[in-house]
Amino acid sequence: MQNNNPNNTSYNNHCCHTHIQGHDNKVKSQKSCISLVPIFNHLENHQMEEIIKVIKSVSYKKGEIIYRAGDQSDSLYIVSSGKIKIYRLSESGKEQLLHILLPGDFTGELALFRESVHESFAEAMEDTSICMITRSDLQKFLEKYPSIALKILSELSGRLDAIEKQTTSFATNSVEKRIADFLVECTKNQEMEFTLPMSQKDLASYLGTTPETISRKLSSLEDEGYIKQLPRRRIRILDLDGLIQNY
Amino acid sequence: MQNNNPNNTSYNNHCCHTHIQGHDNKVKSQKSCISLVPIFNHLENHQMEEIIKVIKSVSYKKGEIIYRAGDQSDSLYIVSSGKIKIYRLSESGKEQLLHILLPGDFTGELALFRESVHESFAEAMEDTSICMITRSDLQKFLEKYPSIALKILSELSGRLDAIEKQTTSFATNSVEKRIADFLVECTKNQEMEFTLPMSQKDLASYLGTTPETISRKLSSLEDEGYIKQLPRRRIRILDLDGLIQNY
DNA sequence: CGCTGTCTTGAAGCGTTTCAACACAAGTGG
DNA sequence: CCACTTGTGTTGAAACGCTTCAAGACAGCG
Repeated sequence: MQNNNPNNTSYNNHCCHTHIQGHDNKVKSQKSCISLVPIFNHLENHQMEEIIKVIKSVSYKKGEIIYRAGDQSDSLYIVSSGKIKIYRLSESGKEQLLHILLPGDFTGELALFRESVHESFAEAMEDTSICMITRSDLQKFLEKYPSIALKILSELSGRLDAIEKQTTSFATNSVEKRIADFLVECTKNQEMEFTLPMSQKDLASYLGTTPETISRKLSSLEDEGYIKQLPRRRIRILDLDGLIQNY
Repeated sequence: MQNNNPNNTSYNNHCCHTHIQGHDNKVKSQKSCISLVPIFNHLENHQMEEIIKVIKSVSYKKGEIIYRAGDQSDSLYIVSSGKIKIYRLSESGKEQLLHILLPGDFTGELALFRESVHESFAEAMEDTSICMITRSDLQKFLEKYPSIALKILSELSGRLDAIEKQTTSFATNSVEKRIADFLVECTKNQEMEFTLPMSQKDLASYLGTTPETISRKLSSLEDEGYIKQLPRRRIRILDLDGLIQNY
């Protein structure tokens, strides 16, 4: 229960992360995968070993689909290295980006704990390797080590909070405000200068607008002196307080 | 794990429920409160008894606030009878209705499993009684009966799914489509004629629009022959397939 | 180097909001 | 029980924010 440390089991902030995973990607063992995720890394070494025995490691190339809405599933997926985008399609066929998973994040919980089919799509944004643990294996460990269940509960409540916040933002804020919020969010773990974590096209999909509007709003924020756009998707925040207050 | 029955641990559909809770509200014991909720009602009788010993029952009058954003919390709240609305305020002060809890639903999980303060508001929409179980008591039971954790995991994943769907709807659909979807959803458990589960003002807040727009769109749906508006917030669906297909 | 996808910019159009005024219903107190 | 008050729903007209379409500039990748 406890655990009020937001870093502990939280989703990585999708925004503007430093690419921790380095050139030693291929060196990474399955062990690192388990020790990486907050839901398992509090366990004793021998307990982790036990889990490592049953996990399966799979690699995906950039652009490959890991699962689709409607796919049967019985595994939890943990990102070991790389970057995965999770999105939904509305009935009209429009894509909406829900989140970007970074190393240590997991997905597949819906299929695990409720339905047996996915409701969303998962696609590798770059070459990515993931660890999989099957439903029945996970269930064994949940019963054996109830602390894992508590970690997952904490993680899911956190996601619930995050997405409720996002829904409220969609329902009550202008596109301009949502973009400003996103930029402010990007400065949370980082410096005042950072690389946008995704293309403007994806950002548009994430914020529920169009690439044209993203481009225009970024330009107008630049005109007003709040930010400076640099090459290679880099952005420098010039007036953070102004950004926060005026939008 | 198992449990693919969507009815089992799902949020009550907010929409258009029959008021099951009758004139015998006051007769309801704390026992009914526990046996009512999917997260506990699979337990043996003697296990439920154990839980009943530690729960606290509280009543609220219509309009009373059960908790506010920022409030400290260490309890899980289970609705025993009545109706509670959960909403958030955006920074700009706009209210967004997130869901309506009916008997058997619970809330407070965020404060329980993660932060210690609420991010949303809970307000009694009518005279309501709830059962509370404290964090430390709940934790004991989670360890003693891991199946409870699995039920809660299932419930939370289901909510995650529902709210992701809602977010996608905000991001990709017109207001008209969202209203049409809502009406279609209302017919899921009910007849083709039902009472709107909330005022148009609240519905507007729930769907991220204004009361004026709700009123106009309902009128235009009526003009086009899809629905008929009746007194006392009742609606009759005349052409369900049309509603589904044309929006 | 050239191709393909991403970003930019303009102009027109549309859906939704906003404000205001009024009708109507529900709840309260004399 | 009616009059009064308060809140909810309706309707119109104007304004606004965002999308759409189209065309061109630019960057990244094979």
